Amino acid sequence: MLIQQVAKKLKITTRSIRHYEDLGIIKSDRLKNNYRVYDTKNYDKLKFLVRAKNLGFSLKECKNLIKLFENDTRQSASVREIAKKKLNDIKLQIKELDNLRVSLEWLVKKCPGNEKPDCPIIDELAKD
Amino acid sequence: MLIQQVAKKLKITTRSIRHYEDLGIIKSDRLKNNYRVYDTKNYDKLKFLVRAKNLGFSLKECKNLIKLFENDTRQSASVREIAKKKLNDIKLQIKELDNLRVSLEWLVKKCPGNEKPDCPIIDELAKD
DNA sequence: TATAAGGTATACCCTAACGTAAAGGTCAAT
DNA sequence: ATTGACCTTTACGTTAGGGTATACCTTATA
Repeated sequence: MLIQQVAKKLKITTRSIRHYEDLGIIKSDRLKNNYRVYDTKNYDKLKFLVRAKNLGFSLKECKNLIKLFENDTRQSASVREIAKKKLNDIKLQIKELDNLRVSLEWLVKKCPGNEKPDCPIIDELAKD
Repeated sequence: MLIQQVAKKLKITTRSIRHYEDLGIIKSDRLKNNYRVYDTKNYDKLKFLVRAKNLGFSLKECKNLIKLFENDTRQSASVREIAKKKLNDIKLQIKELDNLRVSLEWLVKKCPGNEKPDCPIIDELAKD
């Protein structure tokens, strides 16, 4: 498969694919005219990467997951640890965002939103 | 106040303060030796900025909020609109993160996390 | 056969919000 | 006079690509 076809199938841009290759995460073979071609192995590796990304892993983390994916002597504990850490990160992010949500919800509720300048949101940010 | 003291009071780094100045969001006066000094007005403006940041607004959004803060003929509707948009953004982010959380939680639960290579997380990412 | 359209290549600049040096000036105290 | 703790500016690194420019390759049509 050529790059455009791969991109379409995985619903990403060709730019992303080339970027992943630049970072050394995936590889491609080349035709005589230097076009990238993807065999099953390289395609599957990229597919794995895209799925991991969609689960919230950074490219660096994806790289490590791919290493484990390709390592037959891996220990599932290593994989679980990475996933658990990411899970904790995400839980923390959610907590922080939820605090912001509560604060903003309160401010938006209190603000009249009319043509006058008086605004509890501004007051809150400027207070003391 | 000198920059370090301001940074300590607002619990941010001097780097951030200089960065905000580089972006033209805040200003500072200078001593003869070129050190930055902050009078009440500049300090309060920075404090406003820090609070807005802590509420999740980007520097660009903070800049707009400061403009409204300093505009006596503002309409509270303008402020409310910015806050409401941010609130929606945050709600959306939370939703997306929560989907990831559910997926990861399920995978982490299914993975034995032992010394053997078999791992449902890897299987899930590599399937098809 | 010439030309236009469209896919492909490399390569450089841009984003957000700073972190992290590098290299040097200033100030108070020892 | 020297140390150490401030301060200054300049500038590259970070994340995950997007955008744009330039140029080559391939194919279809006039």
